[in-house]
Amino acid sequence: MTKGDDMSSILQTPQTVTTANVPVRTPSVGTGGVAVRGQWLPSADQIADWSLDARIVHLFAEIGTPVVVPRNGELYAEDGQVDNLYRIESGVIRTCKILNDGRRQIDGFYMAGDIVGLEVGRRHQYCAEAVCRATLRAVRMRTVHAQIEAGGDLSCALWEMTARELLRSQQHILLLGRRSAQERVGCFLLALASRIAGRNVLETANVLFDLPMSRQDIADYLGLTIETVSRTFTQLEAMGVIALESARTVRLSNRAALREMNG
Amino acid sequence: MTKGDDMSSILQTPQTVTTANVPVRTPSVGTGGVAVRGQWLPSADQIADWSLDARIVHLFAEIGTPVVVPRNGELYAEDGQVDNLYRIESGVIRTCKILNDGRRQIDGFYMAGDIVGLEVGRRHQYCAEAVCRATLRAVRMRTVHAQIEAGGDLSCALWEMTARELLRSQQHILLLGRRSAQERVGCFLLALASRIAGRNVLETANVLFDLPMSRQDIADYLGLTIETVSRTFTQLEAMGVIALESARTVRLSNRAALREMNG
DNA sequence: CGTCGTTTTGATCAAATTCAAAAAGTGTGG
DNA sequence: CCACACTTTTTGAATTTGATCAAAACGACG
Repeated sequence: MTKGDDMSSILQTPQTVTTANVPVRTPSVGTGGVAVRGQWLPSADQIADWSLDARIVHLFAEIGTPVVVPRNGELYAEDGQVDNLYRIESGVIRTCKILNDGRRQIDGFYMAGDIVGLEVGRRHQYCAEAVCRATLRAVRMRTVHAQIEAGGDLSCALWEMTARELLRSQQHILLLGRRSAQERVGCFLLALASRIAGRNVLETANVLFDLPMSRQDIADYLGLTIETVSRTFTQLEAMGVIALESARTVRLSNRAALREMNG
Repeated sequence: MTKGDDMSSILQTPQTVTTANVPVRTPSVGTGGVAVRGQWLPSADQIADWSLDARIVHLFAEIGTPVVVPRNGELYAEDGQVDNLYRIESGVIRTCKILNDGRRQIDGFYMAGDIVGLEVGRRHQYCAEAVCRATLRAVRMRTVHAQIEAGGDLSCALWEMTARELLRSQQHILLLGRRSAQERVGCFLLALASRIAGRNVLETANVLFDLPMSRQDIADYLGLTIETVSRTFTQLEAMGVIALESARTVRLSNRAALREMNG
């Protein structure tokens, strides 16, 4: 692993509030429970600014209004007015663009603790939908902007969030531009596992986790077709790299092989 | 054109200093001449903050130290320390990632007036090289950070720059994930033309412009091979969409067709 | 148990890659 | 100015990867 690695940024890293890995989040997807501290340590390479994170988390907890989006429901539309910033409490959100002939490209999947809807322009550049029923908290953008004006260097935190999104996008570009179907699926599974199961799990025993999204969603994220994704799962299973307990339940049996795919 | 359009953001828009189209830049690539005002109007959809732009341009003009990078020379390496922010005065810079087996993905091309090297983390996530001899001005990141601390809401400008990069990346993801070779090349040419010749030219007569980069660079940007890029140029020429005065000189003969490719 | 949506598998097809070589450009030195 | 070496671009033929079309298997749910 020398170049082009850092799988973790392909999907959301454990937290997206700033470049520091934020220690406040719900324990697992779907519980919507109380935030738990200290699950990840900020890497030395990242700017740690806990007070800002705490402030953002606090902002949503205090003045955020609850929003519930049903499975496949739309949080906001492409070209829609940017008026809220959301923090996910449970469930999974996908952001995507759709070409006028129906081709769809999923930009990213967002999970509990992640912030979605952050954009600088006035209109959303992509739409956001729920992969599965999601609960969120919304804060008006004008409130956020007011906070910025009020001097607290919240803008710095927003910048870092945007920068993190940019890193993720750049990894995605490399994946889509230069990786084979097998590598794409491998990278995706490894990144998703570290997001769902926690980074620490990657060093321990075989990880077992559920895929919250359909094969179609995975295909549209990886720039493949649903059939190719399905076949690739089968191939990886035949190679002994993964084991499919069910279509939506994956065990990573050979993480070394997966990490190798990262090139 | 309803969704997934805005070709212009695939490559650099005329200016990347903020979301506003900045009116200060050199007249054309390679001259390194004096900046000219008022070439583009900021679109209504973008946040115009001229004073910030002006401040950034001024910063580079006043305290920036000149840097010259020869053709194919490296401005900075992937994983290299982030210590400077650069503004291009002439020439073209590419940013790219390289997989350990040599596969390369170009993230973007940057031209006169663009800012390169902006990253939030401590280490560069990609390398930057000169497509052709480039002259730049460098400002130390610590100076930039000092400016931020000093209260001027420069961080807001940096945020907007990062956000603009993010938009570009998202367009690139759609291109790599869901577009055919022909569409990729078409989108690329249209975007490059509007970047080089100016947005206004897109509404007027047939645009004629030079490609500063090789077929290999284009291939690595579009996630294709050099042969496919070459064949696609030939196809587009046969279709009457473009005309190749020489390998590096392109005329867009049918911009409607190109714009249609944008879906 | 039957229906509906999702996933898998099979057969065929097409787009893009690979390997190979020719053609066109560029620059250098005689 | 031409000859030569070298790089870039184009073209051709064969191959491969992933897409498409079609249908079967599977799972959830009323």
